[in-house]
Amino acid sequence: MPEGHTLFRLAQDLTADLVDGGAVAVSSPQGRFVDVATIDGQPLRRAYSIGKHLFLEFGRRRVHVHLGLFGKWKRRRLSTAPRSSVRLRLAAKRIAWDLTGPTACHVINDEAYEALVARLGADPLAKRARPQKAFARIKASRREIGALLLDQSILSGIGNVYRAELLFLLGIHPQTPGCAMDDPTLKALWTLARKLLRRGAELNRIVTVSDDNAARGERLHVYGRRSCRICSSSIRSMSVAGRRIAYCPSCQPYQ
DNA sequence: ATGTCATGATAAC
DNA sequence: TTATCCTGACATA
Repeated sequence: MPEGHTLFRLAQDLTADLVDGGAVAVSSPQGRFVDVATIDGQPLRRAYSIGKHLFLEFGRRRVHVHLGLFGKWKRRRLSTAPRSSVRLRLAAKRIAWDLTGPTACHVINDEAYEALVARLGADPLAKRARPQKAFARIKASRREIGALLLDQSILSGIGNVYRAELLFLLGIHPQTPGCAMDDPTLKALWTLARKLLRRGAELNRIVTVSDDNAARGERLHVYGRRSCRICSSSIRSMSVAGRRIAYCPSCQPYQ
């Protein structure tokens, strides 16, 4: 689940349920969120995401959550007892949000927060994101575009599914070096990333096919597929930056 | 009951 | 590059 769209949507949903809703009851059934006492009973002032990071502001404290690969938030009725793996439960009124399996969940101080944000690249979901620096870094790099897209210090929020879908839709081979990308291509990449992640946040899932095809239950072009929906070639996969990426050898020729 | 895999990131080699 | 952390769903036995 968790690429940038997931965190953006989560921030919206947590805001709707908990911000301006008075005191939030904070607990850690699992016991591994150690800062319960400093947060419990305070109102949630703001919830927002940057890339794949989620930030929750309680008073002057800020909680940093990163879901990693397995992390999940689930919205429950307050009457539902949390399972023992719940790292963090936020509850107000009749609603509880349960967090399990995060890579990070802790109070973060201003200094660490600033350092973290400083090493995140432009987020396609941010209102006034300026991708110029990302473009410059991509153009200056000989690394593969498939690796650059996963580098959160260049662009933040794109994960393994979006990188595969973006490269497919733009007809770019995953191993194309960043320095081979021209400005129109990078602009198209950014525009498409914004569009797809925005749609992902709206639908709360990644959908890259047309509305018509989505209505038939389809969602993706290459990720997890066996044959290309455009040319029916066999989809291939390779490892780029340590993760598998699917691509169509015919729609995404090298060079 | 056990094994496998996953939309992530980092530390260590 | 590999190892490691984080969990749960699903397949296989």
